[in-house]
Amino acid sequence: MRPTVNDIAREAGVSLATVDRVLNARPGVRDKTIRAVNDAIAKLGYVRDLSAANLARGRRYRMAVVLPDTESQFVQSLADALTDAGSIAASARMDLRLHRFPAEDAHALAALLTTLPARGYSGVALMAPETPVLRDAIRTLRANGLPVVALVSDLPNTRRDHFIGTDNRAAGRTAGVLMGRFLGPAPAQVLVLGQSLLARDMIERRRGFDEVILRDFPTLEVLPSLETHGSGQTLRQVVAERLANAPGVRGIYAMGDGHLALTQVIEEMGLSGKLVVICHELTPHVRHALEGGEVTAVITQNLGHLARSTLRVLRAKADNLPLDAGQEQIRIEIVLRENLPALHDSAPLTAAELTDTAA
Amino acid sequence: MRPTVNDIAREAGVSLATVDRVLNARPGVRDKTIRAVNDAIAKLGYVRDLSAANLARGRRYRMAVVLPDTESQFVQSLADALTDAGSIAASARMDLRLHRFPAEDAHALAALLTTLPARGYSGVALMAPETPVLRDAIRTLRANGLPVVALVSDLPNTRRDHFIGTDNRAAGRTAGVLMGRFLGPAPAQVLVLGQSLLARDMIERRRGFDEVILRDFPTLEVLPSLETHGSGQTLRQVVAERLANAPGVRGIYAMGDGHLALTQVIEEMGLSGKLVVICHELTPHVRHALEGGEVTAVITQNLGHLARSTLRVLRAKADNLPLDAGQEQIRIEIVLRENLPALHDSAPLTAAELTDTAA
DNA sequence: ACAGAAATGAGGTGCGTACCTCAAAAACGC
DNA sequence: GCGTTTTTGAGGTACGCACCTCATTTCTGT
Repeated sequence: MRPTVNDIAREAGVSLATVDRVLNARPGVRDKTIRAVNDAIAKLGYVRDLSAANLARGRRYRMAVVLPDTESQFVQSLADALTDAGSIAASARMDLRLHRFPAEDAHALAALLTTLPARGYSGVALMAPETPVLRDAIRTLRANGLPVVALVSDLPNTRRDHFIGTDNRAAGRTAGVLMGRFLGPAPAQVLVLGQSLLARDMIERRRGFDEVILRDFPTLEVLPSLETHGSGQTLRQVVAERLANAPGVRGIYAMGDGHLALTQVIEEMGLSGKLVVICHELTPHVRHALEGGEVTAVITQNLGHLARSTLRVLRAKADNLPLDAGQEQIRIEIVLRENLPALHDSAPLTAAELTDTAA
Repeated sequence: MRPTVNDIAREAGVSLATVDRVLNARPGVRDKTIRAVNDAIAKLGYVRDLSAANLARGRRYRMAVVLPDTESQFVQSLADALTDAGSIAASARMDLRLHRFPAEDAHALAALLTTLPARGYSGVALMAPETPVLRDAIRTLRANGLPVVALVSDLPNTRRDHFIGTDNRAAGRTAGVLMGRFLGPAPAQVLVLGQSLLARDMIERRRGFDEVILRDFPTLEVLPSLETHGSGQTLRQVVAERLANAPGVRGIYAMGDGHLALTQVIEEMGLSGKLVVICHELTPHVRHALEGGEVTAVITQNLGHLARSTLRVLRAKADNLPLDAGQEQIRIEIVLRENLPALHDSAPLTAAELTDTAA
């Protein structure tokens, strides 16, 4: 049998109450006694039973996840992944609530955030562009004791507790190497597309991309970034025009997500497989484009991991516990047609199917 | 407050005992009553509290992980990852025990396996080559009610319950595309190395690799596989000789893991960065070789995920619960110098730092 | 309608921990 | 050595569920 608190008490020659005081860092215990208890813990190899601890604590964690109301497949997939993870976490005393805010309206976002503390939340995960209003709102949240976690795009100048997402500069560098190596030594031009060239993640990706191309692939010429503002219409026009007028273009780097229009143009112009096309985020239609040859490689992050990590981090922060940095790191994944992960329909889970293995 | 079993009983108009019978699939309840209870569960949105359930059940899971006693960094890293995951899972009522067997001795392995049921285990994860003796041993284990999970290398002709690892054929294909695209259209030769050409994973990787090269990169000539038997000595000799005699060799595909000798030869011959070198498994020295340029790309699997997945699967099988296929899928990861994940020292966790978030 | 079988109810115990109260003992300052 | 403060002990309750027993009710078939 595993040792319990009672065994510790006996071994240390103290009462259960004292063991409890030590275990839960309550005041009023002499250092000497604390040491005796810790020695007993070490000697017996005691490990707190979390099932019992959580049960006794009776605490519930209500967490808010705040996403822009963008209709992109990426945000939608992210929302789905979070909902999935949340439904599983429900059996571990967590309630995850999704909130959306108007994508371009920083004030609406701030207004939303300020209502959260009063609504009983104990943590917030947030995907949003950094603005002064947002910085203030985050400061207020943290002053209220709510941990704030940045999602996908970092908010480094706020005092957020943690960032969950990939290193976008490294992601850009990765795109750069792939582009360079796939195109080979012959001179060529590369088109770069981005939704908004002001967003932090776009800027970082572009910087990483350029860094590598300049250093390692001098025969490539990277054309100035084209801004699409998320509009498929604009994207189609711009890309069609450039491809028609610049015969030297052999590669396209799409820095953002949501490339339906892009792959359509490529296919319509009969260029599938003839260009090196690299983009981000493995959404359903990017997946399809990868299979069809319109897209060559995708730089992506595993949204399932990201969602689960979000929950773990929020919870750890709420409990003021340290994190396992290795597990919470979101990797930059490279997906080609050949290593496309099989698609599993994420069947809704029933209560009976849930497990709470800590792993 | 979340609904509890008592709420279900009240809502369904039955007693607690009946709710319990339904929830735990005990016999002696009419279909009509079962339906009434399930309706109440659905209506109230009841979710079983696993902390409480596990506590009440008081069940412990003792799992065996059986690995070859190979001294390769890969197996060592795998063992470490499993130990880590196991120490966390300890607070969720799981004991993970590692066992090693002499790598080439199928009978010793079988002998080890047969002792497990008597030793109170409720599941086995196993990394081993498939042999007739092993097939029998696995059959016996399963007849004893122990779920058996194949690790890293599949055992498809045994009746194992599950396989945890990557699709090696797809991994080989991935290596193939990278090799082909990185080398470009000019004619070239590719050297292929493998520890043992009989191991299933090696065969599958080779098949996938050839498949892609033949189909998509006709200008490449893949030389016959060279067997190294895991000996650094042999590897050095063979590679040095081939590279000296075959000036057309511009790529090397190392199908196995443990490439210290390989990277040394490459460096010694002044070929760092001049060859396209692709290998498997991101072990510490492969990492180093990637940074140094001796290795171009690594096809790998995330051992942390693999270890955690192993625990979840073993536990689910022991409880006869279904799996979340999406979460348990081990992805084929491509690692270049540019997306090399940062190294986090996996600090040993103390009891206080553990959480049991289901996610 | 009746015996026998099947289904259900009532109630209790225990899992390991958190958290509380009140009393008793020990350490402390002067 | 006194009073005061600090530390410790003893004991209880609660968390939500699993699992058990025994009595009682409700269905079967005939």
